[in-house]
Amino acid sequence: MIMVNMKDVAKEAGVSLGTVSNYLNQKKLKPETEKRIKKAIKKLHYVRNNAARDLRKNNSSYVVFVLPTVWTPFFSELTFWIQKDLDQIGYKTILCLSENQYEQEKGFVDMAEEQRVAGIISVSYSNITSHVHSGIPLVSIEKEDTGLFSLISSDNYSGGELAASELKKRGASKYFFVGSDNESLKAMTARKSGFVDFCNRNHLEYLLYKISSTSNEPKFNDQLSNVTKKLIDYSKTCDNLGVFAYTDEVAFKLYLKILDQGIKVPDKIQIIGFDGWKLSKDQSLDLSSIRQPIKDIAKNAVRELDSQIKGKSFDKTPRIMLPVSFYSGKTTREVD
Amino acid sequence: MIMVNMKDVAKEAGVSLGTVSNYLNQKKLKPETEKRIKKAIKKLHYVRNNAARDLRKNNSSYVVFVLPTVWTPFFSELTFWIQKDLDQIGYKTILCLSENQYEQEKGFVDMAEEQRVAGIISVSYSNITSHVHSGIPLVSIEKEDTGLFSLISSDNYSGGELAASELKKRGASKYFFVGSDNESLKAMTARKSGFVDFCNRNHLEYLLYKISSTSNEPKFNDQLSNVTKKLIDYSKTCDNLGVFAYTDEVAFKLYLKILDQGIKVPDKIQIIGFDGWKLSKDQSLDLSSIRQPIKDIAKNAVRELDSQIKGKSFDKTPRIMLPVSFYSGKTTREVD
DNA sequence: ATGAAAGCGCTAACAT
DNA sequence: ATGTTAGCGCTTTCAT
Repeated sequence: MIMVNMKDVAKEAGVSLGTVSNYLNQKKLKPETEKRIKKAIKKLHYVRNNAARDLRKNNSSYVVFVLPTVWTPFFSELTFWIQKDLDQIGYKTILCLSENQYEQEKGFVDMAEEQRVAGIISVSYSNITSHVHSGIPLVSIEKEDTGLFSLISSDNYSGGELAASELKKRGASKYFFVGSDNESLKAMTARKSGFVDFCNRNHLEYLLYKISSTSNEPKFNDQLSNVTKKLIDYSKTCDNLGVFAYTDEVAFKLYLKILDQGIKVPDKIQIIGFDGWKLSKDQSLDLSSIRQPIKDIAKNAVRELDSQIKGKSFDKTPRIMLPVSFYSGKTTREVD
Repeated sequence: MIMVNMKDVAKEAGVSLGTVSNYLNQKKLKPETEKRIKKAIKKLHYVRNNAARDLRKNNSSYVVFVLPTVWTPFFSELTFWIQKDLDQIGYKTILCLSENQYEQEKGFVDMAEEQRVAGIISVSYSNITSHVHSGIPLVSIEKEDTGLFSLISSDNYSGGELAASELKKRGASKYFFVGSDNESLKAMTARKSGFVDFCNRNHLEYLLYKISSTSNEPKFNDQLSNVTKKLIDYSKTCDNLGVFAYTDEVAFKLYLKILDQGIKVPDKIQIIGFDGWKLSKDQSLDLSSIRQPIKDIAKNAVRELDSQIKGKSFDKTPRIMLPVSFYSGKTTREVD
């Protein structure tokens, strides 16, 4: 497959190489020559080689986006917006799925450096980012705060408070937190803390149910069945339980299990999840949930990266924390 | 940000540029020089510029992946596997989300040509692919068959048959198809035809319920409520209805609506969807469904593209149709 | 085994 | 307004 280049076009149009370049870069030239070049380009089906162009100009319009997976409602929405926002300002998205493997993440970062990409956006729970030596602009999303890079996250702590508060508004008589005991994820711990602190401040009775991480399915499933059983027991003696699950995944599974036992939701038990999962752009799960501002997270990450690339970022390592909101679905009651 | 290049390394190591190149390309050289180069690289933090390398070698390791969105269980799973499979054999995935906009798709294809990418994988319902002149290798997934490019799809017709057959196995007494009346999507029509043909062949009584496309949410929702009402009416006079929804999205919504009305699933009504949606790698929706072999679709698309790139594809425009399978979730009964 | 030099397709500075 | 040329960072042929 032989590729036609600027030289071919120049020859065909009977002008010099530089003139063709000027034409392609919107420089003013004599209408006559312009016409000839245009014709030559069409005749030869010339397409400019951007790889060569970028090399010469020493820039790149690629951005590497590293995240654990895209196969989850949260990550697929995030990826959707990141791609949209990057595309809007002329960047191409290189999708890199790490499955939380350090070696993979490292591989992607190395690749980013070899390709001389314009920047990196990363959602990582290891601190792979410290592996970047080359000074490539980097923005981190919802990661542990190392203080070394820009960081965009949502306000998990307030989300926990908000969940408790919304349950209180709806007259919950007893409060339950269901979440993992994995202390390594600060974001998850913050959700719990917010919930617990609100309960304490307002003298609300609460219980904490620990479950293991969702990836270990059989164990997770057993524990969830257990929690369901306990909740149903409680629901016999006291009406209107308020449950806060630390992710929508847990909330959703819990919801189905409770329904399965013939218990009415939200009549007997109200459930609030965390994330605001939507199956697609216009299809929500109808679960009541603390919604993360995913669209805003993406917008901020991209804007921040772009300023770094353009070198117009005043603060090199800003921390941006975005507010969450309550989505009222059908697993909570109407508020009076 | 000044970048160190091979010349710098050569100078530092006291060897020539070409020798450094040889070293980086695993050519054999004197252990002594090798050591010096290694040291220089480490000292200067040299990272090879792959963009330049690709230019010189006139190749590229980028693959453009064009699809409507990633924000849907089906597409997010597909994207997951495509990225994995491409990565495995050394390609980088450029993610391009078109939202079914022709202009967007065209833009991405133009970009692909300008960047001189190695190939394109596309899920498109327009025939944008005819826009590719440059001879870039292209593989199409689940698209209308133009006969011009490689095509990977799953066997929608057999899926329709399979749905009816599984309902029959489970003793359904009356059969219902719920799906869009959009005739432009061949894949969707095939699902219906398979279902209908099986019913006819086996003298099963069936009804077709048409609903509008899911993106028009209010209308879609009304129509679905309507269907639900009719189904529930039927369920009063006859037990064990068998419903085949042409996508999991519809099946799922229907399921929740029916549950909401206090009707037991699968006791009174059995539901089978299409797609085999999973919320994440290890989290299914537990909906009975005709599962598309998404992982295989990805594997085949990538393998096919790779052979085209490497020029070892015998058949330039193969059609590969992959078999679907039945996933038994909790919206159908146990089979006796 | 290593060095010197040409050239991938382009841009940009300089010359005309 | 257009042509000429150097060079982005690399690979590769051809000498040595």
